[in-house]
Amino acid sequence: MSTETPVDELTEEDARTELERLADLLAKANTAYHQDDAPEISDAEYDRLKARNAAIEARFPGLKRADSPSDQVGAAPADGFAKVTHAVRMLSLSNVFDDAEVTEFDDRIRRYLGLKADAPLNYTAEPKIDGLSLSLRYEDGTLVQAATRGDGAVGENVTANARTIDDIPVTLTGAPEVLEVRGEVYMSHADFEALNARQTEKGAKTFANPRNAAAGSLRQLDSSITKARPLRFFAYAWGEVSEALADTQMAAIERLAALGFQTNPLTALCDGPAEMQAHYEEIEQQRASLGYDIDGVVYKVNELDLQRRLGFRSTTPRWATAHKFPAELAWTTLEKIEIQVGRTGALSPVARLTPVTVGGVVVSNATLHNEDYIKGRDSKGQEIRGGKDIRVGDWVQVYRAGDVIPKVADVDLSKRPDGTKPYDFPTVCPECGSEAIREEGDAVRRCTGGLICPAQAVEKLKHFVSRAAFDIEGLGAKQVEAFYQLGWIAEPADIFTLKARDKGETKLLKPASEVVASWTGGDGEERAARIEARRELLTTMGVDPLEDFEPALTRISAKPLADIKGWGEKSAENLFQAIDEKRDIPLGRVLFALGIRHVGEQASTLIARSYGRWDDFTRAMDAAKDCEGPDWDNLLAIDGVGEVMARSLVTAFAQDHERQSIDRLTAHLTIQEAAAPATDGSPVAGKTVVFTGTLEKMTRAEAKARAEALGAKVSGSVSAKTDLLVAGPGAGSKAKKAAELGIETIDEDGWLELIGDA
DNA sequence: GTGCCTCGAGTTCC
DNA sequence: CTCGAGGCAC
Repeated sequence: MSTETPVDELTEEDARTELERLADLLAKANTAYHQDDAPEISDAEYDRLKARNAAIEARFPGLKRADSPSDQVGAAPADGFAKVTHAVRMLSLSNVFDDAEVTEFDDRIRRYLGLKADAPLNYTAEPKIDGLSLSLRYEDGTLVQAATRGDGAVGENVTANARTIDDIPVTLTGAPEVLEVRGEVYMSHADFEALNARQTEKGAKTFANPRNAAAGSLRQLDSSITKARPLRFFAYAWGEVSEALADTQMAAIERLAALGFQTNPLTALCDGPAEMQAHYEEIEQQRASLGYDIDGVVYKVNELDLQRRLGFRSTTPRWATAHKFPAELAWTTLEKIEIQVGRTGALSPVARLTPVTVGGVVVSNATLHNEDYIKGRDSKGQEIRGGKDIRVGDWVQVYRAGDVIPKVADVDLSKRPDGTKPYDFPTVCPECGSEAIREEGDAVRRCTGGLICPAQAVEKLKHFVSRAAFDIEGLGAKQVEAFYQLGWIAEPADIFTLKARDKGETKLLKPASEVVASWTGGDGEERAARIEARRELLTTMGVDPLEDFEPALTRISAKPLADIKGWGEKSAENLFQAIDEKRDIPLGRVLFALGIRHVGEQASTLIARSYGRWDDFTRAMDAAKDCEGPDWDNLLAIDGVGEVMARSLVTAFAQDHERQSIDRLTAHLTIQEAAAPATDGSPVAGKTVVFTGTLEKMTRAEAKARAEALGAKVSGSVSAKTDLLVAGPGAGSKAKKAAELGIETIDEDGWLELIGDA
């Protein structure tokens, strides 16, 4: 291994070979360790190989493999599916619900592309199959991998199961060298009924609907079970392809059909919103007789060139949308209203309902949004549902938004029983007794307890270990909750001392369980009394809640993890290893994990890229704490960061208790420096570009998106920081200012040539 | 100041 | 998945 070339000196070709070698080595090491329980290389060597892999990927992002070891937290557990990183993300679709929104969709696309209202623009329209999406990867015409959607970026490898589905060809003739076919796995009504009949016969549990049956069948670990289940597949899209399938969506679908895939016969070409709407109605009429479930119609811009120009928003393509059928409605009794407390302290009312079937699923909980929704007002004080307030005991209408999230939609006043009272929304946190207040213009009421509120503390911890944050294998929401209740972890830093405490390497000081139990234990009257007492303490006696909280900071585990039910020595060991793996972590993830209000995943990435290093970042936060000065201005200058977010950030770092908690955490971490995305060979990476005047070959939005994809920052006004001005005809003051400042100015063609799109 | 467009936060059930 | 609101362009 001593002959390894330093990462900096690798050529692209070397890197490719090296990544392949590392993927292979690490996969073998994983199998040996996890499945055979016989490690072949030392942990240190394993970590070194993994780090080298990551370093090469960072330098050559384009070479990152679909099976990259950096995306795999250990190998597939022997009892699950391996993770697969999609070469091209599997996205979801935006939705429209009526005629007017179909027209809006068309308008938006025309505006983005700069097309006049009468310019021709075609769309495909096809039924939206209610199943689960699957990505099939063919190399040299052979099915090599089938992966579920997962979160869109990483799915599960279900290749063995996909091979048993008749509609999925195992080999293709005349296909591109690399072809990822995407489509929907589903089960027909007839097959679903028959399967449930067989299940009943066997005394096995039946499925609630065809979708669940299909999902359950595809995720069988034993593919012989999948083989016995009559799954089907419609192809409707593609991921990575080594050569273009066609010029249009329609022709691409026809090509997939020619390759041997089933494509939906109701796929049609429409010349605009009117035809789209007509086809939607046609499909809606046939819905009941199709023999399989559909939940709407999907529209896609037909020209693939236009699709490419339109591109993507963060989770959906701009060039497609789903026109959903109206949601199924059901009526039931509202038995109770409960209040949940979220990470930011938001009090959310949840309706407990007499269970009712809505769209094939039994619903017993539904969201009531917020205080005003219950009162029958929206956030602007406008009446909703005719201003009807919702009361416990009411007969309410429920639907599943997007066929997923249950919501209370309406209330039938004629069925209101006698003696109901308007719901009294709590002004005190039901979890910790702190005051719950509503800020001016805010729709939500929030608990002011901060970390002394057990609900907020737990939710913050859950957020900390969530997928986009620390993503610690084996430490999910459930474990965090349990560990919190046990008093083992009360803040993120505690996660990283678990191992030492578990091994008795640090001394037991005071079990936080005592402190925590005093907040969370008990129920009914006892709990109510305790909360009341606590509220008294906090509000009238002027006790500093943080002093009250202090003893919890000396929390420690009272007994080894292995003594707890369900935690063997091996699982404890695995957990500690998973935690150790995350001590080395990218800056953006740390920022997001802190759960600072208004600072989400995207913002964290942008901020991390802007500051690069943790120390530089905290120094800037300190210097900007009074919301003024150059560091404050720099913060606001970050694209996507406004005053609200900036204030939230600096306040979090300026508050003693919060800062101390953060410092305790970072003492356990090696925070990786963040770099701007390596836009290999991009001539405009890191440059600030301003567009002015009339652009003739692309719209402003398009130009901005394209420039940003190439690593440029697009600004609206010319300043000393501007690197390049792209001026079309009619450019005025900006061009003049650029000339004064001596900033390079080019025209639209010059720009296209520069970025290689001429 | 107004009107997009995104992101952030909260949500259920399997 | 949806709603509300932050950020930014017009």
